[in-house]
Amino acid sequence: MVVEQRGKASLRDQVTPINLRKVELSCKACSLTELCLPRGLSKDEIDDFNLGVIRQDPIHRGNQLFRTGDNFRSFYAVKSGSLKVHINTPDGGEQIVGFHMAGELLGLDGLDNQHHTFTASALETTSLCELPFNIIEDLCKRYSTLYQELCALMGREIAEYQAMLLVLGKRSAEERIATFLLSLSKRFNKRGFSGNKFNLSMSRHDIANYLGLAPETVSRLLGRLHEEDILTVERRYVQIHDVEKLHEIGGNRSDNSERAAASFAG
Amino acid sequence: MVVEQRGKASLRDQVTPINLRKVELSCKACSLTELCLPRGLSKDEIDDFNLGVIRQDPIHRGNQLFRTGDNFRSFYAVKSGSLKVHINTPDGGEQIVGFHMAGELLGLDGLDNQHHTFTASALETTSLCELPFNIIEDLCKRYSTLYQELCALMGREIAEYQAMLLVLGKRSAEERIATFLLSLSKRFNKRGFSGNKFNLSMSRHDIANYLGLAPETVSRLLGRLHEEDILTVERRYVQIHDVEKLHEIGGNRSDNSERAAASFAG
DNA sequence: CGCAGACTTGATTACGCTCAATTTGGGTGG
DNA sequence: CCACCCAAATTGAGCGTAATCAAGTCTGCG
Repeated sequence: MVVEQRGKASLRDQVTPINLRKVELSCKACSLTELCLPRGLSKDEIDDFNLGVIRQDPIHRGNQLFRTGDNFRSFYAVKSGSLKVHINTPDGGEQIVGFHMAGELLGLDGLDNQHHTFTASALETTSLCELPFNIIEDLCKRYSTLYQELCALMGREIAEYQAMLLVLGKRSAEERIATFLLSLSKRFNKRGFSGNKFNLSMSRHDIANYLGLAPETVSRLLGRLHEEDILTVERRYVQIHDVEKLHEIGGNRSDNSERAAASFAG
Repeated sequence: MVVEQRGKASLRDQVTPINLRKVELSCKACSLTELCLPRGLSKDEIDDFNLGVIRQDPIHRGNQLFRTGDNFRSFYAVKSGSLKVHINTPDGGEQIVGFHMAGELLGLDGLDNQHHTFTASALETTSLCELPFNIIEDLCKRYSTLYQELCALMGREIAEYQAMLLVLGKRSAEERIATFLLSLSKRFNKRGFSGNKFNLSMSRHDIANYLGLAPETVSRLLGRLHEEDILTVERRYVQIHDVEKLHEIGGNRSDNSERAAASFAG
């Protein structure tokens, strides 16, 4: 068996107690307000929201924020860094169901039965805000904007998973890679970073796992995209040169089940 | 729950306006109360809830409940029958992202941006309750039980999609079919029907589309399971003989290091 | 009775996995 | 500073699963 997860990883995977020491930084001052949950609240309302937020010291690569089965207490907003969300199987394997970058919320998977379905592990040094659910719940009753925002957020999460279903169900390996890179690019863009040049915080192994491919395939296809001058990959550093072509490759090709050829008639 | 389908598909696929004539049936009298949104409400609260529900005449096979881009107004609870939720691509193709059976809610995909991401089409004659979102929203403020139920529902939907990601990302064709059948079986069971004998309301084509396979593969694998006496398939009628073995095939195999556990849905 | 659509079955092809051998780069210690 | 080690990534060869292409069968219905 393979299990290269072992080794150093087994040490990193240990849970470290989260340090709850407050860091001096208010929601109002946070650069991610526009992306985060309090989006749409008035200044006073944000102050109110702010009181409920627990700010944590950064967690380091491999540390776990919560694990499958943990009691669900809080959402978490990523301030910086990134995490992967996954299931660990008893035998040491894992299945990654998503990555969360700065400005993104996680922990919604606990809403179902008050326990987390998944495990969240930091891919790099990562800062988070903890948003206790009981507080969010209270605030929702007072501020319907917040309630709507939360609903929208869940709706968006659902829509994203459904989109991913599409990718995994119908797309070729090359299309998956392209779609994945475009998704990252878009997300980096959204929070003010370059969408054309960025570092992948996850390994090829993680990408492959997430996309339902073998790591070798990921490597090969990245190589091919590089050869075709669509992008440049140097280890974790990616530069996208031809977004258009990448879009074409990963893009919204009609599915193959209906053999209907795309009509030119508008 | 038999409802054989017949008629001409080309005619059936047309959209018919939904008839909103109220049918005399209260939530309290409904056999699905225990599965539906008002679950957990007191009798009086259910009465209150009941007032907001719009009951519709059944819709027929191929009719669409809502379409991609439609304004989001309501959730829908399936009273009987079933629907598929899918995206239509411009050229006539489609991607199915889920099936909804009696006792299940749909329409959550509209929460994101007040428009439906997906189209919902009846697979057979199907009765529904419409739950206008603004009314649900109001009720949520008054009855925190309902609010929690709604959150749990969304959480469950998210968890289900994530589970499906797993299936599509990592499972072989045979594992997908087995998992699919088991999921149906479980859902039939949950609402009091036999989980061992049931009719598929969807075509092989739909199953294939949903599972990311070719229709031929679905057919072949069902045939194989039949040969191996694990089940009997006669067109749409399925009898499962050996649930255990089916579980083995689709389920949590531990002999393969990277295979992840698929069904954890409680 | 014959047609249409859904389904099944068979033959062939190809995409991506597996196995295996290197290469690269980061980290560590001499 | 270099040698060494280990993990991550790349590259190559061969294979297997499921898609594709192509008949052929079954069923309901006009």
